[in-house]
Amino acid sequence: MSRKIPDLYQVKEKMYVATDCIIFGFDNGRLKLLLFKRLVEPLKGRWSLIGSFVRLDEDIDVAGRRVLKEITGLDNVFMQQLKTYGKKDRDPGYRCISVAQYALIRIDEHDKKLVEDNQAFWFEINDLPELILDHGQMVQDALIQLRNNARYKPIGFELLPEKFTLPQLQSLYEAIYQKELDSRNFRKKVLSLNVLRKLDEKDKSGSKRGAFLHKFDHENYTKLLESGYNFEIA
Amino acid sequence: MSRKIPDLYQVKEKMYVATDCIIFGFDNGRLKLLLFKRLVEPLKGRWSLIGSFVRLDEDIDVAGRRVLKEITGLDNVFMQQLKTYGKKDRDPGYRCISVAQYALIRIDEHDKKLVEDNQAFWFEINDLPELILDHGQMVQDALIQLRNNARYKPIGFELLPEKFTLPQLQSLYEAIYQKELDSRNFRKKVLSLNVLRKLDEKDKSGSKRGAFLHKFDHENYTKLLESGYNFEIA
DNA sequence: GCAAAAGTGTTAATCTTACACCCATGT
DNA sequence: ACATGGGTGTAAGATTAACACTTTTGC
Repeated sequence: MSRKIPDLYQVKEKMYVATDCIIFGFDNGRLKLLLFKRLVEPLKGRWSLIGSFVRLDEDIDVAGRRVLKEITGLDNVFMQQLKTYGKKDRDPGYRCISVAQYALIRIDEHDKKLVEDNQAFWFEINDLPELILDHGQMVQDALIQLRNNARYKPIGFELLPEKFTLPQLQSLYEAIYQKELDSRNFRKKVLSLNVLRKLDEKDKSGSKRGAFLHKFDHENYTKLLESGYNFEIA
Repeated sequence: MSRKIPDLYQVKEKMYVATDCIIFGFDNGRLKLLLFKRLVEPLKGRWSLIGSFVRLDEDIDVAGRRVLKEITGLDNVFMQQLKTYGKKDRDPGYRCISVAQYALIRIDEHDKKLVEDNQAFWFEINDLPELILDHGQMVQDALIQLRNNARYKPIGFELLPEKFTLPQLQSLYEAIYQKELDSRNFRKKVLSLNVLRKLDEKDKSGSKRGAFLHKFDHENYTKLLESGYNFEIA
C-alpha cells in the first residue's frame, strides 16, 4: 500500500523577517512610548516603532536587544515577545513579517543624546501620532499585554528606578490601568506581598515630608514563587 | 549639520518562515494533543508537531488553518498565535523560524481517516513522546497559555461538543488545571456567569440518570462583555 | 435493591471596597 | 502658620472554600 506524502513541507519560500520594539517608559506620572521619525525611504518622515531586519545569524530576541541598544544605549533590559505580525500585504513592496517585542526601560537611565541623534522622541501613551503600517495595532496589543502582565508579574518595577517610593509605584499602576487607586488599599496590598524592602532613605523630591524609598526584593520573590505564591496587584 | 543614518534597516537577509500547530482535543476526560510521525527526511520517523512553511502569498494564520485542514479536515477552528521561535540554530541545516499557533478542536468532529493517512496520532498530554527540535518547548508553552486563557475567556467550550453536560465541562477544567474541583462550587460558579443555556435534553451516555445538556450562549456573552463583565472560571 | 453518577445549600473564612483624618516638613 | 503630599485603620459587603446527603435510573 502506497502512502501519499503530504506536501506540507514541500513549498519553500524565503521572506524578510523584521523585529519592531514597543519601548515603554514611565516619567513624571505618565506612561510613555519611544517612537522615531523615519530617516530613510520608504515612508521617510513618518512616525514608526523602532525596528530592524533580523539577520541570518542572529536570534530574534538578540535582534531586539541590538535595536534597543542602538537607540537607547541600554543593555539588560526587560524585553518580551508580543506577537508576530504576518499578513501577506502588511508591508507594501516585499513580503516581510515582523516579530514585535515590547521593552520596559527605566527612563532615567537611557542615553538621551543617542535618542536625539536617532530622531527618536518620547510620546505620552494617550497622545500618540499616527504610525506607519500596522505599528498602531502593535502598540494597542502591547498595551493590553502590559496590562495583563503587570497585574500578575512584578514587571512594573522595570519601569521605576531601583529605589522608588510607594506613591511612585501607585502612580505607575494608575498610569498603566488608567484608573485612580485608593492609597490605603494599594499600600495594604503591595506590602502584604512581601516583596518590597523598605530602606532608611527618603526621597524628598515629591514632597516636603519625603517618602520612604523601597526596593523590589528579587530573592524573596523567587523564594516565595517556589512555595506556590502568586503575585497580584491592582 | 549632517546626521548619521543608522544601519537598522540596512542589512536585509531572507529566511524560511514556518508555522507549527499545537492541536488540543478533549476526549473521555483527557486532554490530548495531535502529533505526527514525520514521513520525510530530515528526522524521518520522529514525532513532531504538524507544520508547514508559510508561503510568500499567504498570511501566517492562514498557513496555520491550511495545515489544520490538511490534517484534520476541519475549517473554522479556534486558533491563536502562541509565540515565535527564532533561535538562530533551532533548525539545523538552514535558518528557519517558526510561528507556533495553538488550536482547540472538537475531537468528535475531526476526520479520523485523514489523521490516520497522515500518520498522526492523539497522545494524552501527560504521556507525550519526545519531540523534535524545540517542539517540546512549544507544547509546554502552549499548555501554560491554554491554562492562562481558559480561566478568563470562554475558550474551553471549543474543546467540547456544542451540547455538553456540566459534569463534562467540569472534567474538562479538571484536565486543563490538573486539579479536582468541587462540583457544588463549580456549578454555582459557571451558572452564575449566565452564559449557559440549559436544554431539555439529557445525555445518558455518562450515567443511568443522565445529565442535562447545555449550550454556550455566545450572544449573551457578547452582550455581557459590552457592559463590562468578566468571565472567570476555576 | 443496589451501584453509579447527577444534582443541590449552608456556613465560616477570606478578601475587597469604601471611606477621613493626622503627620512631617519646607517655605 | 500653612500648604503639600505621606502615611495610617476599620467596618460592611462580596467572594471563596469547605463540606454530605438525596435523587434518578439501568441493571
